[in-house]
Amino acid sequence: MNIGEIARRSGVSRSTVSYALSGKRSVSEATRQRIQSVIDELGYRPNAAARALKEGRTRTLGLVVPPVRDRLTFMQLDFVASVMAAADRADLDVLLSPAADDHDRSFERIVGGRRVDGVILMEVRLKDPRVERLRDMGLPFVTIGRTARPQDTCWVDVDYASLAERCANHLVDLGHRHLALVNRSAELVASGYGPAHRAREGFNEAVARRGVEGFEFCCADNAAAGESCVQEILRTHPEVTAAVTVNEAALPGVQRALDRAGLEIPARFSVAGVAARYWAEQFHPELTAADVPAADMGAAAVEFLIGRIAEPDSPPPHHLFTPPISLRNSTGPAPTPR
Amino acid sequence: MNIGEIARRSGVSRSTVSYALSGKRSVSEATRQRIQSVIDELGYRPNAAARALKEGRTRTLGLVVPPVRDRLTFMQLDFVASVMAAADRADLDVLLSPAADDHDRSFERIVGGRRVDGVILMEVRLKDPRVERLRDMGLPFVTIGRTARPQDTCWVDVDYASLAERCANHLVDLGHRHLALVNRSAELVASGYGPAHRAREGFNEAVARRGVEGFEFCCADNAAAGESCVQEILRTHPEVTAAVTVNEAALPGVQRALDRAGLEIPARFSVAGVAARYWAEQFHPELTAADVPAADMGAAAVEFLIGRIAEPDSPPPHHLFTPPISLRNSTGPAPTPR
DNA sequence: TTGTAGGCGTTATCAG
DNA sequence: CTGATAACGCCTACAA
Repeated sequence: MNIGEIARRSGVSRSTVSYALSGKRSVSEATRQRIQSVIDELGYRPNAAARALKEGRTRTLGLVVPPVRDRLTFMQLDFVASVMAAADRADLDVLLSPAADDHDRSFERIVGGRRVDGVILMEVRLKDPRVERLRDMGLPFVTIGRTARPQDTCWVDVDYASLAERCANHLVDLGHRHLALVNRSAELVASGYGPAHRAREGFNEAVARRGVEGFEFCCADNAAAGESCVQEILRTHPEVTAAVTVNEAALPGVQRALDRAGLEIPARFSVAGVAARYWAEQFHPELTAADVPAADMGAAAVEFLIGRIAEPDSPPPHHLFTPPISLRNSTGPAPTPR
Repeated sequence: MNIGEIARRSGVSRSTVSYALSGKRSVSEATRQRIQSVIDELGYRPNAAARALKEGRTRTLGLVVPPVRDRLTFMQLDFVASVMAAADRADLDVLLSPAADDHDRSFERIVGGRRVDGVILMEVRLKDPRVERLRDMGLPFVTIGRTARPQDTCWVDVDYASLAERCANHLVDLGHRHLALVNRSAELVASGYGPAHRAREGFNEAVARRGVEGFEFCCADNAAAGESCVQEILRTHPEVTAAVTVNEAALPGVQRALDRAGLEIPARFSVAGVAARYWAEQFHPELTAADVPAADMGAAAVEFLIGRIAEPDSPPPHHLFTPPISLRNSTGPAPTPR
């Protein structure tokens, strides 16, 4: 079923069918309706590949997600969902690529084969070969997170430095003098993952400025790691009475370790952090946390990307999200030593 | 950068470049290497749209996921991840569509525009308009879950009936005489969602055969609903000592409600069910459950789909997964009444 | 208001 | 072993 068939059955030329569909030149109401009824009857839809070839654009966005061996966090999942929703609103399709670097086959297929008009890159690292590749290709892209040189790329990000700092300040205000930071995994830190680095900076900044003690712990993105991380904190630094966490996937384990140690929250131990709202509400009592606005970020990323596809040479916009810290029930005054 | 440019710079014709790349006819080693070096230098990759137009296939699979307003469960997420991994292994791309019915724009774009060679349909309902549409279009597809007439479609599914039945039997064997079923949401049941219907059937079957009492409760897919569902069970049927659950997202709430009611697991209350392994291990104590093999299912679905794309007229294969119930620590002998 | 024709980048058939 | 050429289905400049 192609445009020629529709033209034949409507008794007009192919161009008339095309114009009737696109509205780019006027078509008499009579022929227009005749064409439309043939189209409806046969269920014709223009072939996407032919259209892409002719127009030089695919009406498709690439979404590069972290490789699948690690489960996506809820935050990432919310982000994917909101990108899909925003793309759908703009009548754009989303092609998924699980790629950690620019040599991954799916990345190569999508970028090299020009299967997409633009790319959203999740979990970008401070120095990221995928960014170089996209720039070389001249393919519009938006990163989630900043590279080390953010001034000339288009990005959206969460201000982990300021959020970690504010969480730490909040705990110090409550009288805590010995804080732990539950950061992301050591591998992520080593690979130059921005949020982990910036969370560390913000935490250290607050700790130094307020003159209290702070200890950083890296923790893999799962409950079991969260549990052993907290156990290690309690063992090596029993004086710690509060933790800042930027590792939402570890939260159930953090909870379990504190429960098992008999440390009531917040009476004996306070926790504050950055997390998807889901995890914050899953915590018990609910977690005082900056709720990462993944849905807004996804929508913003798509909007930015559409803008860059339209005007590749315009200055790249970016937006740093600094969501408010929602005061819930997991933080309280430091326990008085007995 | 196109094949003509490569041909020009290599001093050969476009067809020779094409054949050098595909290997579909022999090319002398000398010219082959010359071509390859030009390709490497310029970073040429065939344009996917042109190739799709010419070959009549897109090398892309469509993955229709449940609409994004409801968060994907871990089971669904595992499934998506495994589909992506399997597709990547076969050098196929994955186009995502969040579509609940056949009129959703993204479904229409993907299916109508022939953007994919085949479709994997998640969360299929007993009567599903998307299935009709795909059949009408003659587009190969695999469903996750069965329709009411499964004999002539290709599918993979979990045998919820048998698993619910076996969970119930296990609990009866332990001496429980009053069981509850924590099913999926009432809306899902009303919309003809197969797993919910079949879980009900299996549960009822076991209860009837064993001569014990069983009560079914519908429960939305989230922790809060799980909590109030268990509260309702305890309030309306205090004689219930055990539950079968097929609602993994409700598990944290089930746990919390039992904790708050002071019902120790498994001493005072037993729980068994079907869940992604993640949730089973998240439960405390770990949940006796059939671990849904989402990863295997995703791989099987992709394999089936590739087969159907290759031979659309072959009899449609299907596979019913019946994973073993892993005995963990959430089930025990019925408490003796006091 | 409508029709004709060329070309987007590939692959594959037919000649040589 | 290689080259010219037609087609895939669509859009649009040009012509009527």
